[in-house]
Amino acid sequence: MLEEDYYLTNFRSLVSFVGQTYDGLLTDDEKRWQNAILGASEPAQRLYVRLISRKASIFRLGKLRYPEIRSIEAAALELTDIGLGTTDAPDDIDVLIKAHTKPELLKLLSLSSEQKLSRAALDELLISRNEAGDIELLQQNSDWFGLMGIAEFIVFKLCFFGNCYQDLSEFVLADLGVFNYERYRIDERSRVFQSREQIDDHLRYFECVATWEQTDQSDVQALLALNELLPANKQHDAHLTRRVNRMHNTIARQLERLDRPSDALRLYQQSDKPPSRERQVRVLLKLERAAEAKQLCDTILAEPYADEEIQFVETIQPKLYKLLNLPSPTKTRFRPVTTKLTLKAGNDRVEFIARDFYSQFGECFYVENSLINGVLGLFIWDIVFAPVEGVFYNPFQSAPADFYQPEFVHTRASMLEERFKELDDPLRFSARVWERFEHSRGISNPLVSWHYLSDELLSLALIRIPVDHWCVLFRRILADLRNHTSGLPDLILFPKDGAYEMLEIKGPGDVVQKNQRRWMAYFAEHRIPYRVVHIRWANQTTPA
DNA sequence: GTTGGGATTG
DNA sequence: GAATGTGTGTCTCAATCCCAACTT
DNA sequence: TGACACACATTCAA
Ligand SMILES: [Mn+2]
Repeated sequence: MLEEDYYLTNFRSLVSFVGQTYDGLLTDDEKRWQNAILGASEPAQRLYVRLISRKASIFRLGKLRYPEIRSIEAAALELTDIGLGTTDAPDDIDVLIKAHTKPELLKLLSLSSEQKLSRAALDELLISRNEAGDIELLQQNSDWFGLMGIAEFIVFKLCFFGNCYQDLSEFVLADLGVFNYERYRIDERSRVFQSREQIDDHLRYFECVATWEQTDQSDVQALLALNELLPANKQHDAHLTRRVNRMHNTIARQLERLDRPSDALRLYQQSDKPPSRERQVRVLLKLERAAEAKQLCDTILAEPYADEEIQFVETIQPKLYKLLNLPSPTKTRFRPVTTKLTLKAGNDRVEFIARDFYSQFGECFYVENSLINGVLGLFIWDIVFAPVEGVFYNPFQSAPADFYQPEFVHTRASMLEERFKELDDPLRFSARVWERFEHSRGISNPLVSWHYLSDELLSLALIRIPVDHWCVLFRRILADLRNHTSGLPDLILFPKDGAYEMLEIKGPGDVVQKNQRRWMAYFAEHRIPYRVVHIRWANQTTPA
């Protein structure tokens, strides 16, 4: 159970923290906003926090029900006085419509023949007929309250969380014990943002996301214009760079679909996030600029940003060399070990049916990425949450800020090196994993999905998988945390007579994915037992 | 009435 | 049968309320 | 609120 004023306490704590920590980076508007809301009476603050946590921003006062606020009208008036709201009725027909229910609209606007229209069709009709009378009737039907200062609060949230998807509910869920975050040390001086420019670039990016969602996906000029709006100076901020580059790639991909290869190529060149260079090669081939495509492929091989890029070059090379009339380098394509299996169809998904089948040979678990990632997470838990400077800003992080950056491993290299020595001793390794499993159960960790880890699974895995296998598996994951934490096989089987085997189940029509293939090549290289199992359904008429 | 998808709440 | 592109469901925190749409 | 894995359609070359 929470305190009665939990939401007010959380809001004040977030705002005060940001006000202190970011004193030099806030605009005058933002400081005014902070002073206004923190200086307001308690009922006014309550109403403001209640409403700013909701999805809408304009409300009909009569529909609000907050028993703990004695007079909602008085609170609304106070907020209006201090510039945090308005009691003016909205002019936007769309807002007016959405604030009413369908029966209300039919009654207020005296519509009867429209009753059989769907809600969406009714909205459409009212917007398109654009009658001043409609607007007036809806405006006069209620007392209104429009929230102001939303943009300022967004900045405060952004500074506190470092992102746009966490909000005040984090406080509640953490207090309720729904979310469990590790109690890492937060460096009081460390801030998400170092400069105002950095904050503004982030805000600009989020505006671009909003614009993107409203942009006509066939409007070439609009897409190009949007691309120009994206922040350009982003070297200082790896998270923003990733997001912006992803957006460059997305827009460029859309330009490809609109048959604008040259434009797409230019946009891809602004990004180095895969699959930017892959797309560039494909576009160059489409433009019949094979020589340049070859050059880019060579660049990729000389300095790949991810395994995915190497794999792409290997698949495209035959076509490329043929176009250029070069002697094709003979590549033997990796073939994963594959078997076929016929099973009786059931209602469950194919992975579960296969798991149940293999259970006759021993213990079989549906684990996908969670087992290997999870054991690594348990093994290096304290290193992940080690107090490295500037990576923990607030109590609601499941990972340090640099977790998916290549520097993560470098920054903690000596700790990891030391920890990996424990893999020389299976008992030492196993003890550390078990200890963390018991000690930190339920706490958020970027590598650990607690839901999939059981005592039975863990004990079999730690007994059956030898330490040198764990070691090579871990090393590949750590080589690229963003890309190598996925693609592991569906099932793991621990046969009755010992050892283990990873099984990738493929239903009819499913094929091995690229990242799965890369893991399998690595398995083969390191003699780690795995198999692809293609399932066919036993002979029976399949319903149409 | 019932159902199902949201938004809201703690 | 590859290779490629694109669409979909699944995680969801859980209980409750509101609203739209469907069933008798 | 994405990231993943899978499903399904289309195209192309052997
Ligand atoms: Mn599978």
